[in-house]
Amino acid sequence: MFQSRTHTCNELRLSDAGKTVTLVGWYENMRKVSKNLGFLILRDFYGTTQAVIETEEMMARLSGVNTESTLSITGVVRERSSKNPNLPTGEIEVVPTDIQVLGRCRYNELPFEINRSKEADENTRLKYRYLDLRNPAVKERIVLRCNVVAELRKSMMEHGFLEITTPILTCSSPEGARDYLVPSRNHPGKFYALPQAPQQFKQLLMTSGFDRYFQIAPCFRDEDARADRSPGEFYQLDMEMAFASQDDVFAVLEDVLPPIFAKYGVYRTASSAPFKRISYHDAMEIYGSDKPDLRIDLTLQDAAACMEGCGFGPFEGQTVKAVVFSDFKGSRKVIDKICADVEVQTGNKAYWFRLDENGELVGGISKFLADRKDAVIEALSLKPGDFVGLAAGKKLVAQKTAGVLRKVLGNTVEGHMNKECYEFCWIVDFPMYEIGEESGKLEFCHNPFSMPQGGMKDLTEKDPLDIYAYQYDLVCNGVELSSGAVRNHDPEIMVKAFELVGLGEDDVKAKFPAMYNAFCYGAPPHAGIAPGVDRMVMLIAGEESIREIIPFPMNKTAQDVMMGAPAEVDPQQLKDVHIQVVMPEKKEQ
RNA sequence: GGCCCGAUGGCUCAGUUGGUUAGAGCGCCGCCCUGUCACGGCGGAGGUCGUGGGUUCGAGUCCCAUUCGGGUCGCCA
Repeated sequence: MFQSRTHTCNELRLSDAGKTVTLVGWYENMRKVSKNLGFLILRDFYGTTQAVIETEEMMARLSGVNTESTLSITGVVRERSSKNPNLPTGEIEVVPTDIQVLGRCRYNELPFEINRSKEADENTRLKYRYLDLRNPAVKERIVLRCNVVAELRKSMMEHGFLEITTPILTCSSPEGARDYLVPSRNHPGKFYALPQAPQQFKQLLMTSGFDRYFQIAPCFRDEDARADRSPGEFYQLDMEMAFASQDDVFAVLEDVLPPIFAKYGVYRTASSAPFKRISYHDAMEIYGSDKPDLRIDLTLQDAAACMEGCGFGPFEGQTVKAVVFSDFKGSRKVIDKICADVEVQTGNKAYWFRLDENGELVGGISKFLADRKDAVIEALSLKPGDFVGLAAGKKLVAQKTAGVLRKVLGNTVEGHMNKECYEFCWIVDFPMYEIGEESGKLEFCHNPFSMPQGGMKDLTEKDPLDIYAYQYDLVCNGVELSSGAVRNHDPEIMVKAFELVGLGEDDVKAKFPAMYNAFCYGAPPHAGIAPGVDRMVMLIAGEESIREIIPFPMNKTAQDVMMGAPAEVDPQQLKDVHIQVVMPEKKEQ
C-alpha cells in the first residue's frame, strides 16, 4: 500500500541526519559511479533530494525502471561525505532501505529533456505540456501567476472591492471582436455568446448599488494571436467604481500594482504614484506610440521642414519624423539590423544618417543632405557622434514607424534605456470620434460607453473630432495593460453621442437594452478599467511569450494540440443543438 | 487574408559556389568506474533532410507548389 511521505524533496537538512524518512517524487536521473554505487536524484514540486544507491539489492529495484517514473524511497538521512553547497539539500542524502515504483514511465526516451524543455519546439512542448510543466523553470511561472493573482485579490479586497462573478453564457455584443458562440438546445436557432469582457454586467452592478466591484474575469475573443496576445481566452483584473472619477481609478491601481510588480518582478523597482500622464496626442508626437516604453529616453522630432526639397524621394511631401541617438556606438551591421527589424514590424522603411566625430554627415541618406548640412544640424540639435533614424509617410504612418524605430534603437543599442525597472504611465484624452478609414464616416474611436469630456455641451457645440473622451490606457514598459474609461451613465448624453455617428435612441436600446434601461432608473457616475492579468504576469516574469505564463496555452492558431481542440463532435450532439455544418469550399487550383 | 522567417536522428543545431558514405552536442542502449552532483571513460543503435513536382550526370543545398510552426500587418469596442 502507498505510504505517505514524511518530508518533501526540499525539506531535509543536516539536522535531520539519522532520521528514517519516506520521500516521493519523480526519478530525475542517476549518476552511476560503479556497479553498486549510484546517486539518484528524486524531484517533487518542492525540490530535489539525492538518494545514494550502494547495495546490490537497491540497485536491482531500479533495474529496468525508466527515469521520470514516480518512486517512493524510504531510508535513513545521512550527512554527505562530499557536500554540494549549491543545493538546499546538498548536505545530506538518503540511504534507501526500500524503493517502490509508484507510477512507471513506459518510455525511456521522452519528447524532450525535462530540464531543457524550454529549448524544445513549442508545438512539442504544448502537446506534452504535462511533461513541460515538470521542468521547475516552467512550473515556476505558473506558481508566480498564482502568487500574483492572489496578491491582486488581496489588495483589491483591502481597497474595498468585492469580487463578483458574472455570466459566462451571455449574449453576443454588437460591437468589438468576433464572439465565440454557443448554440442553445432549448431555443432552436438562438445562441449564447461567451463574454468578450464583463463590461455591461459590471456597469449594471454599479447601477445596482455595488460600490466597488472587481473580478479576475475570463474573457473570450475570436481574434488572431500575437506573442503577447493569446488566442481565444484570457483574464482581466476587471474593476469598476461607482461615484468615481478618472483620478479615483488611477489612484487605486497606482496603489495596487507597483508593490506587486516590485515584490515578484524580475526588476525590483516600479514607478510610484502618481504615474506619468500623457495625452494620446502627445504620446503619438513624442513617442510615436500610444503605448510608449518610458524606459527609453529617446523622443521623436519633426524633420519634414529641414528635409524639404532634399531630393530624397520617400520624404517628398510627407511627414518626416526623426529619432536622434547621441553617442551612438552601433556598427553598420547593427544599423542594418535595426532598419530591417523596423520594416518587419511596421511594413515601412526606416532611414538614417550619422554626424561623425569630425562633424560630417555620413552614411545612409547623408548624400541627399550635403546642401543643407548646417540647417539639419541646427534643426535637430545634432552633436558629433549622433545617429539619426528617420521615418516618413502620412502623419500617422511616420509617427508609428518612428515609434517602432525608437523602441528598436533603445532596445538594441546601449546607452538610452534603463531596463531594470517597471515604468508605468497613463495615456489620457483619447479622441471620442475619428473618421473611419474604410467608411470615411465619423465613428467611435474606442468604445461608445465612454463619457465625452464636456458632456452634452461639447457634443452639441464642438466639432466631433475635437471632442475627447474620459478614456485612458494603462501602459507599462511599452506594453498596453489595459483600457478603461469614465462611463457614460446618462441616457440622454448616450443617445446624443450615438446620434453623431448616425445612430439613434432605438439603436442604443437595441444594442444595449439592459444597460440603457438601467441607466433610466438613476445611475451613479462610474468608472473602471481592466488590466490584463496574463500581460501583467508576463511583464513580472520577464517573459517574451504569453504562453510561458499560461498553464495550458493554445497555439497561435487557437488549437489545443494536447487535448485536440477544436474537434468535430458526434452528429447527435449537433442535432441536439439544431446545428448543421456547412464546410467552406476548397480553393480551386 | 497579406508579408517575413523557419522545418535535417528523441531534443538542439552544423552542413561550403550543387559532388562520393549527411556530422556534432545532449538524450537513449551496452560495458567499465566505490563519492557523483552538467560525473567520467569506451563502444553502439538511431536520419524517406516536412510533403509533392521540376532543373541537373548528380539536390539537404537551386526553382515551383503545398503543409505545418513562429513573428508581424490587418484584426483585437
